Amino acid sequence: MERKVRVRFAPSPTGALHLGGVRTALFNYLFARHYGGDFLLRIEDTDQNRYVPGAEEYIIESLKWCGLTVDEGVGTGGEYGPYRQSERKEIYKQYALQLVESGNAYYSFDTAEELDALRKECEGRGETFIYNARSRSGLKNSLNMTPEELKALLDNGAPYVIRFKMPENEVLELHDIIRGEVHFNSSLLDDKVLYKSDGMPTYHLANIVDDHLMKISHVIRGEEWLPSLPLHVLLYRAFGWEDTMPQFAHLPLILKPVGNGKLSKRDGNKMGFPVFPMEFTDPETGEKWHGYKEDGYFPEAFINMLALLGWNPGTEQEIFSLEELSRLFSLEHVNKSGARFNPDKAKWFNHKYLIAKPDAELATLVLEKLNAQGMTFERAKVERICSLMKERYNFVEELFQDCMFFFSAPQEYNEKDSKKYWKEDTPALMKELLELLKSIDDYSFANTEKVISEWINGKQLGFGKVMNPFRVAIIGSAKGPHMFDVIEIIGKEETLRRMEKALSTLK
RNA sequence: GGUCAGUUCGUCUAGGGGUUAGGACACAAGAUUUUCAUUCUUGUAACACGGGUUCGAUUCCCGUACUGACUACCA
Repeated sequence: MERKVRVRFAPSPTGALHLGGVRTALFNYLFARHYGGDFLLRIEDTDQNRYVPGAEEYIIESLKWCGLTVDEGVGTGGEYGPYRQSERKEIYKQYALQLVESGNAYYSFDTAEELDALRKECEGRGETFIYNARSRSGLKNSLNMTPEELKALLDNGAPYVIRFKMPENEVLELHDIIRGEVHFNSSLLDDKVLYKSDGMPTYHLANIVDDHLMKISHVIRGEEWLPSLPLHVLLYRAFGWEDTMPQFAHLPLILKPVGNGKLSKRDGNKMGFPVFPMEFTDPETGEKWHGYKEDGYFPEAFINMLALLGWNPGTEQEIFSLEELSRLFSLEHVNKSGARFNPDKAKWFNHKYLIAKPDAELATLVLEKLNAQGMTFERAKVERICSLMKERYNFVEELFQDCMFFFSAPQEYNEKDSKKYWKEDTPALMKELLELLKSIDDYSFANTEKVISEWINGKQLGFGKVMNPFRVAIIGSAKGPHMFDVIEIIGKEETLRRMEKALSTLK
């Protein structure tokens, strides 16, 4: 009997959502869409110390920008709410107590300092301290107390945590969709804290309780969670929820472009590429981080790039819409190994999407930028410029900057280019060309090409001899599209004006 | 240190007991071009190592090395 697919993205609001987080969200989203299931957003804000104001809004905005529509959860609502763990506090307490009653958990009164000291001591002897069957009999917990002692402590309001009672020497054979069978021995695991002394659950408890209550069918999360898989499975067992336990899939990590380790938010500002979908300012430090959005990436390109980081369609196709990805996505094609992030390829994806954009759409973006500078230009011509120029660029901003010469006459002439192409005999030649240009009325590409070509051929000159200085005069440098295109777009009046200016400026 | 994962061109990856080990990014060269780009063509470049199993292993098994994650009253 197949269950309805329900997956969740469950970030903790401790800052901006980084690349890895967005990819986890994306894979969950694609999985849900592929099977016609639900994609939930749950906010795991059980750590009050690490809570960053604005982070939750940032997460919601980012998912929205990426086009990952949330079906249920924070910001959307749904029948399994609330979806913010801090608002579910009471629920967790009840379940923690249930585990104590069933003998799967116990009260522990050891302070963090005492345990730290114990850890240090063991380390000194070259051993590892584990709070489990081997050591718990010597520690301050309810397993070593009479019911009266426990009650007294609790009544006095002594701070306590609730720990999971890890079974001894049990080999767990667990299944991960991506990795296959994974084995663990429970004796090496410790009695994890489930319920903290501040009255909040830890991730482990809240996660299992919520996934169960929210009827999650598949848990798709980062590889860093693989070590806690046995604990989680044991929790399902302790609660008696094994029958409806979700299936697990642990995603490979995203690694730094160079050097060792997983990608961190530090890498972005250091190496000049964003690690966050959108700009983020740390409210505490005021530190500002670049975002893909503000850096000029299209969300479709960003998502496409992310999808291929750790997943492949099994074919050689590389460009996919979100719909195609949803159709094609499967966990079977997710890699096991970590993927080094490649900023160059991210740009290439944007380039592909830029080229594929309709000229009308690009023109709108260019016009916006132009208007922002208090300038304007004929829309049809901007569209023409876009179609002429877009193949050269990765970003709209680059295109815009490079096309400024269409919108306004050059303020200066590139020194290298004018030196190279503006020779002694050039002014005379350009004056002649100017006269010719004055005599032409039809500035269409076809016509200017015909008239000017005839003139050049008649003079027995190479095209470059004329076109290069002409280009420098009109554009200010030796780059750009065909000159016949340029003068058609800027028109006769502007062409003549720029020629005259060049003739009077350039020596 | 311990536990658990992972390892195919520089990078992302396809593949999988017999292949000229395929593609993409990057890089290089050539062609086209009025410039700069684009485009096109071509090229350089990989199965971590050692043992098995097998007629045959990059592919399966075992070790080693390396890399990573985890090892908190953080998620």
